[in-house]
Amino acid sequence: MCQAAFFARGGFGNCMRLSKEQTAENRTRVLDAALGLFAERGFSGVAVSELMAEAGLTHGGFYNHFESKAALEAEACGLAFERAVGALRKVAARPAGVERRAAMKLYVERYLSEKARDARGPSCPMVAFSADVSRESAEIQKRYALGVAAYLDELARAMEAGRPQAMALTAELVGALTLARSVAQTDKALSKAVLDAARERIVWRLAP
Amino acid sequence: MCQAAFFARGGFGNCMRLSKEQTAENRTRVLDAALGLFAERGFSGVAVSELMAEAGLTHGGFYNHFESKAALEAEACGLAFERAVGALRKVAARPAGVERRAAMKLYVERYLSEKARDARGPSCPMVAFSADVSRESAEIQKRYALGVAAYLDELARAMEAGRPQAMALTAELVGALTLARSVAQTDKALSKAVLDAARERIVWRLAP
DNA sequence: TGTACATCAGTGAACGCGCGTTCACTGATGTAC
DNA sequence: TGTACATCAGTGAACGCGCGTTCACTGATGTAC
Repeated sequence: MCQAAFFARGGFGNCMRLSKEQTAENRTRVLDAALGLFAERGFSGVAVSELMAEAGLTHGGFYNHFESKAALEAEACGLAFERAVGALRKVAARPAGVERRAAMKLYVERYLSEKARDARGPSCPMVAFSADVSRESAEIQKRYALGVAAYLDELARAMEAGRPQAMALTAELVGALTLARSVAQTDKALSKAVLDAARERIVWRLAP
Repeated sequence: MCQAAFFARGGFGNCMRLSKEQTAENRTRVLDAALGLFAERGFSGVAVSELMAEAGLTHGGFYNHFESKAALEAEACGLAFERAVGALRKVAARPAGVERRAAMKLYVERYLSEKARDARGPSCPMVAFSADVSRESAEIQKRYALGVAAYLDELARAMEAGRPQAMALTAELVGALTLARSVAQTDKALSKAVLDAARERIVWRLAP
């Protein structure tokens, strides 16, 4: 934390009025902290002061960067989907010589891995936000719904299939990861079994 | 609300020391309110005072019935799973003459219906609690995990299939309903499309 | 280029609010005689 | 069966805490001359 604070201040101890680059970097740092913490514990489970501390700052300065906590939530939600769609785009635009099925298989195996389940940083925005989003502002709900639509479109492209297929696959992925996470701390074996069962079925269906 | 209060007091206006039956009924009333409200907005989204008001009481009396809000959460979680498993048991023990596939089809169609998505009362405990549960006490997590295991066992029985198949189906159901709910307020068409896509795939697979 | 001053990101105390929980009080019920 | 008293579910004010947000203040940066 001391180290984070050191870098947040540009490595120059207790000074004020940071340079523009330093300010921009601090903003990014807060947004990154938000992505990770929101994914871990949901919007309402993370306090502004905690976010700022994670970024090496104190809570008061938050409102120099964002209008409100809700505004940060909307921005973090949008960014999370951008990253998720970006990952899918790589699957759709696989290098020549890589089979579509092989690329999809890799994506699914990563998505439903124990590593992804236990990762503490940002993860699938649908798994992270689907439960919270219906209690949030219309602004956030709109960003979320647009994100889901973009994700489904890109997944359909990656699958070279229709939107219904993409929706059904997304439901399986999201449901399996959500379930696996929800029991992970209590029943690791059950959690792994859920991941395995979903992965097996999906991968089996991908086979020619 | 006035009416609810009237019944909560046994219909005798402002009197104290209710009969044992009246007390027991009030406890049940609070628990029922909890099931509905928790399913709608999650554990942390419902205040004790709101619960009690829904049951026609004031917040102070809450602790005559439950040790804490967490204790109520645990009990509500257990009860929700009991009901969900009970519904499944009816599918497994279908009357003679009803095909297994027909019974399962009906269950899936109800689970993934717009009506179930929009219902304001209690619904599938996995959809309701999966996101919240990992932030709750170990006690609640344990109840939840036991509930999931019981649900999977009963679903496997209803399907006349193995646990992996039950897990994969549960992931699809939970994922589809969760996704459909999360975009329902913003993009009704997308929400319905997700339900339809998942239902179609599952029902198609059930066909002989 | 050098000087004088306004700017503004960050600090940390403080405010207001809602929530979980406690508590003194009430008075009909249930019990002891 | 009748009487006296303890019990205890419900009430609503109050407490403590955490959280989102505001604010006076700081002082190096960036700008105007």
